[in-house]
Amino acid sequence: MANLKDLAQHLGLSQATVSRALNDYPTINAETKKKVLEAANLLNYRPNSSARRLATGKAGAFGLVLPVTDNLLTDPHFVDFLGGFTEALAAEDLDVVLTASDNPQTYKRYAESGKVDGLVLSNPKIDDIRVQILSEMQFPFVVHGRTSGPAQYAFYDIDNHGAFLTATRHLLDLGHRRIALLNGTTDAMFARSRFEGYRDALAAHDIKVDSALVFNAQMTEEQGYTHTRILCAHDQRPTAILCSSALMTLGVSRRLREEKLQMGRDISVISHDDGLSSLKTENFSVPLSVTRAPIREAGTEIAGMLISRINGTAISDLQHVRKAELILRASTSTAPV
Amino acid sequence: MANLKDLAQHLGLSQATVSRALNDYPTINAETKKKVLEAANLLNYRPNSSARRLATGKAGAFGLVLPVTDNLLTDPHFVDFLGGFTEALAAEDLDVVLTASDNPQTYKRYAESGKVDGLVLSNPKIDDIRVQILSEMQFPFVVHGRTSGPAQYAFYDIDNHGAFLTATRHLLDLGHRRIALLNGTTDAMFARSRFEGYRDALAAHDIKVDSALVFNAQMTEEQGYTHTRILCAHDQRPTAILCSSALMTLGVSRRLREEKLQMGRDISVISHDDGLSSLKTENFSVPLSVTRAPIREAGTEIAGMLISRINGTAISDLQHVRKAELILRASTSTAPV
DNA sequence: TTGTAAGCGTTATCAT
DNA sequence: ATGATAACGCTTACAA
Repeated sequence: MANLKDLAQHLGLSQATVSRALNDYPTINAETKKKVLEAANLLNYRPNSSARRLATGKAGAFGLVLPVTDNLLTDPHFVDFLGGFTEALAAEDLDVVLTASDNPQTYKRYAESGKVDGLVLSNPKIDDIRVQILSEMQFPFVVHGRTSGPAQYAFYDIDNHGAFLTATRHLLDLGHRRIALLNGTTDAMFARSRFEGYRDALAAHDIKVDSALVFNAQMTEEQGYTHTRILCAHDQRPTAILCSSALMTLGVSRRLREEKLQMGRDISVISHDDGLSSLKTENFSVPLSVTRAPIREAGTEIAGMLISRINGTAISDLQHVRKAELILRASTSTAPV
Repeated sequence: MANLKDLAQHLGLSQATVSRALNDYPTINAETKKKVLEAANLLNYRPNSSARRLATGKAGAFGLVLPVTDNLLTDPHFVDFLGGFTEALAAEDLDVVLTASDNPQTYKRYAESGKVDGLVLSNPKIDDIRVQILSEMQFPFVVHGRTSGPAQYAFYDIDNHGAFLTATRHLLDLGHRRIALLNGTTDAMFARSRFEGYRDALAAHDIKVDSALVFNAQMTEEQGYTHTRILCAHDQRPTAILCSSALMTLGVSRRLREEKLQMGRDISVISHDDGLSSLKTENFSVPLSVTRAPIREAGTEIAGMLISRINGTAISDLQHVRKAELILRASTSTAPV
């Protein structure tokens, strides 16, 4: 395979000129440029990316660390995010580098290795040490989500609080008073925000949170099933369920069927909908009422934000909160009297 | 951040010695090595991977091109594969580089860029030009699946033919004669193999394939639903359905419920089960009978194969076919009389 | 066992 | 507009 040197020799030009021609430098002769491009094509020249990286100090790639323990590697939400992210970067000729690890220090090593120009931080915990580590290093990163407290970092998040506030309020307006919440694990910031939205809506109606109606768990089908079974075994079962993920709602739905409870008639359900292409909430047996914010969009947006960040955009200009829409379908109705 | 030079100066040693100490060369003094390691730790030294790559000619990463058109980016099968793959490589300190593209030529450019030491080829078509391109380049790659004809390349595949032969045979043994097949798209090799297994089992009972009972489609919930509706609208609806994916079977299940047909009583269903952690076939309302082969395992195996390949293992020693197991649960029973 | 020095294939600086 | 030449940070003969 031809390298720069070969190409330069073949053309009778210096490597510098060839390099310039290839990289669209302004001061290059149009004629020369044309010849170089032709020769490059002819000799099947491909720039060696390691050499280029070494010379420029840029990696041309962004990184993603997959926290193994979080089951991110098996989470359908993740693949949708990754799709948006990778596609957006491919358009700019940037790669995505994946690494699996549980260790927060991996982020540090990773950032320092020069393998990537920036990182995405997925699944932020309420108080996430990774944010601190990367901030101190001054390494470019964008958080998908937020941690608690004021954010001194770039992030893209959805309005979890607002989404669940609105959803809960809607159920209250329909007359529901015993509303259950099936949420993500307690360490996840998004789960806390959603809980607070839920709590605040109830508080406005002078209803206290009943801890027997709130569950935190992995958002799997199984967990949805299990907790719905528990909920239905209550003396006074809830008349409505809020659920943090469509996958989990699949399990809710399965259990309700077994309980002979019809969604949208006997019991109302609002699910959060990440817009997963493999699991559409409008296709549930009873089409779901949802709070919707496509996670794929987050991937696309964060790709752009990361690029902006390394190009010098200030952190304060890279803090996006996306509203979720409440979409009402057949799974909600007025509370039974 | 400290580099080799700094470290060497700090220690009063040559860069060469430091490099050797860091890379476990045999000829290094134990004492020296210890000092180097300590200093490296103290100065927070991280080798620059671009430089190392340039010097060694190895990328320390394997690549995966995501064919956008195939919806691989939204396919839950993919995330499970990726999980196994990335985790296995992380254990060897290797990265995964992702790129999105539809163009077969991307593979060539990618391979030649030096960004990766090897590639995984996902979703092989019946006659896949990518296999040819990479073979001609003599670039290390492993196919997840197979193409038609004799395989001159490294691959890991499951025994699709055998799985569907066995499944179909089992349904025939239960007395079923009108058996439908909901399969992947016709361009996918795995879909052809499964079809042939199905066809061969039927042939052994002198049954010809009824084209009205065979569908090829994207393996989504929606498609499962739609085609089951069509199947049930037949004058003589099938008494059994074979389905190529659990996700699709979700749609089958939804439609059967609407048709008031109970799985395992009114109609038998066998699904293929890729062992997706987010969608367990034992958790369906009616636990599914399946042909099972975890796709995550493929990720793990292929990671190992790729490593072997670049270490010189012959292609002929890197051609693995994994049997799928037939697991019988509640969704199958004898044909109604 | 360690040091010297020549690459690896680019880009970037400084001349011309 | 182009050419020399020095980085970039590491590995690896070859010497010592």
